[in-house]
Amino acid sequence: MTEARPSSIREIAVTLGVSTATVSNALRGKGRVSPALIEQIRLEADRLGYVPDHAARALRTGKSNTIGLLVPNIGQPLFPAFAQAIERAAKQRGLAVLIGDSQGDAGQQDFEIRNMIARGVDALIVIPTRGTTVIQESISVPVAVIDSAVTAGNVAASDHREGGRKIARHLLALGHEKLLILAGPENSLVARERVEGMREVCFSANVEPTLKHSDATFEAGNVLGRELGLTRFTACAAAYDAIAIGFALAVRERGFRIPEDLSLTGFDDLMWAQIVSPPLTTIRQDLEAVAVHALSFVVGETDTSRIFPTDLVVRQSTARLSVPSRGDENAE
Amino acid sequence: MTEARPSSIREIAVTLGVSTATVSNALRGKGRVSPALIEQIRLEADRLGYVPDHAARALRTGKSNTIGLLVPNIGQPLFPAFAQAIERAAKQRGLAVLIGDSQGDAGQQDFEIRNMIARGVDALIVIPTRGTTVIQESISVPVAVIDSAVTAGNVAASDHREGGRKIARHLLALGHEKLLILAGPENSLVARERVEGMREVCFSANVEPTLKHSDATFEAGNVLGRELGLTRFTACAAAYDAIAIGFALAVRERGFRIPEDLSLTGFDDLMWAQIVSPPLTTIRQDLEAVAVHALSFVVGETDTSRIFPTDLVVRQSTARLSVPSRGDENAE
DNA sequence: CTGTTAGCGCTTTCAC
DNA sequence: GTGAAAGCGCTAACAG
Repeated sequence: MTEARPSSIREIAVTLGVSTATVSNALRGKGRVSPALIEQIRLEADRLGYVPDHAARALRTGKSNTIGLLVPNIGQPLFPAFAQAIERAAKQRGLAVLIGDSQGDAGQQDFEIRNMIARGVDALIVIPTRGTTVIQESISVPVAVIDSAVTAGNVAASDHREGGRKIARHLLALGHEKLLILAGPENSLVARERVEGMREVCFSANVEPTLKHSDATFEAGNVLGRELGLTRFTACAAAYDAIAIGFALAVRERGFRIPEDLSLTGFDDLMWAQIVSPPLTTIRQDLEAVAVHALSFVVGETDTSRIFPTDLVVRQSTARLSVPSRGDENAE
Repeated sequence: MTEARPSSIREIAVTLGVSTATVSNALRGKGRVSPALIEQIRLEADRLGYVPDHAARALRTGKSNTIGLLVPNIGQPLFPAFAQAIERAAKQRGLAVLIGDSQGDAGQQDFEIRNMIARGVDALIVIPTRGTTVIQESISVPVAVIDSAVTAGNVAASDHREGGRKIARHLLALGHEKLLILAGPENSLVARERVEGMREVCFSANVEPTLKHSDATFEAGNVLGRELGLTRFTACAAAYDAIAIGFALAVRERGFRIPEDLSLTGFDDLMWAQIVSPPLTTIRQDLEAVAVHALSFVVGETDTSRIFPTDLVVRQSTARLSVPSRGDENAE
């Protein structure tokens, strides 16, 4: 209601009797303008509540100071955390984030990429939907892919494989040799890396784990927990926290105790992992670091891709393999 | 590798020997251009891989076809679901979404609003951070506030109060009269509405519930579940699923059974509510409807604010009050 | 039906 | 140090 139309650089120029070029230069400390004039222009600018017109600047300079972020599904845990980290990093550089959700669909993903470019984003950060590839050669702006070390064109990722190794070593060190791996989706490179890491370690310890694939969801874990024969295993390693948590609930429902009867691990350290019962031993990614690096890459500060270490977070869902014994008053 | 610099409307005009105006008109079905020419221009446009320059169009028309979405904290459940719904609705209208996270901070929120406007968004949808107000008069673009019916300037919201009533009626109908309300943050209007709805119904049934305030988080619920004296209550209604879920885990750890010893309800129907054990009786909001209405409002299709009904989702966390073993028969 | 013309608000040579 | 002028690519009058 208050604003008529926003004031322009010209308005300032006219009221001060200078040229628009000078105003532009003064306001951005660019050209050689006398300190006194700069001050005067600054004052007048505030007085008028001047705000630079973004579209005009973008048209003239060819930069929009906006980046596109494409996630597979913002409704799924972890992606919001990623989005937040990226948004924070972007804000710090004065960049805004245009968000797109490919909704798990390769076609949507392509469409969004094109759309964002048409909208003039300066760069793109994409977390690819499972089983898709981002063909960077066909994209006219810098792209950072965040996925797994083996993904074509990956620029920033956690070391999922080493994370898998850490999990397996942890379980082995606790004496477990009858391992069930809830391996997640077969076509996910991230899941595959995690599982490969686990298996590597198992193999060199002469342990042969059993694999079960499923979606990377709570529900899928729950189904698995209800249906799987469990007596052959003493430990279970899930490729995703969501699977582990769904699994844990179902399994406890059946009367198995975690970790007494079955040790359980997740992967990602979702918010829920630490609060679920028992708190979940899992792998934590450094999302912030990944986000910052991806951004550094697309703004051209670096041209290397990086793989970031992960942390094993030991909580109460894993325990040393115990000789079968009695003794607990835990009614369930 | 392929793109040199994107081709412009002029390039098409020149190669075809027509004017840029005609090309512009043809491409957008705007003016009166002969079908034959339109076809020809279309073809040439594809051939050149023409993509309209967004900044130029925005500068010229004053519309960016972009809306800003401001959420309190995208890391918290429910907001991603909202964001997804809004993004979907926006995409359908050819609008892109610039996302901002106020990180629970009023200052950030103001900053983001200003920033988005400076970036030329056509409209703003804001889910205000707790305890803040959005002074719409000071904003030069249409704003839709999504919060609660009592929020100043609210445009679209779920009927939180009626949701609260539904919960209370459900619990009362099951015979519960010793009620604990986990009321959430004191300064949240949404929480307050939910709780008020519950209390209204209780009062008219001459039931006086006990209130406990806390953050709207899993952790806060967990703490409450560990610390509260519970024997005086037969049912507990939380103002948020997150609180309820955290509470449930802690309380079961103490040996209380849900729903046998204590009925429990949540609010929001997060993904986790249906998978947690036992699945949570809760209230589901129609996020899609809220999102669509907010968007309709900011694009000027409607000028009314709307409050949307919610659904009671009955699952296994609530049960009829079992006949007390100790003497307590206040027959009503 | 189609072309001409005039900018949107800004940055950027290039003169002075 | 400062100003004049030339557009960035597009759309919107208004002519023809």
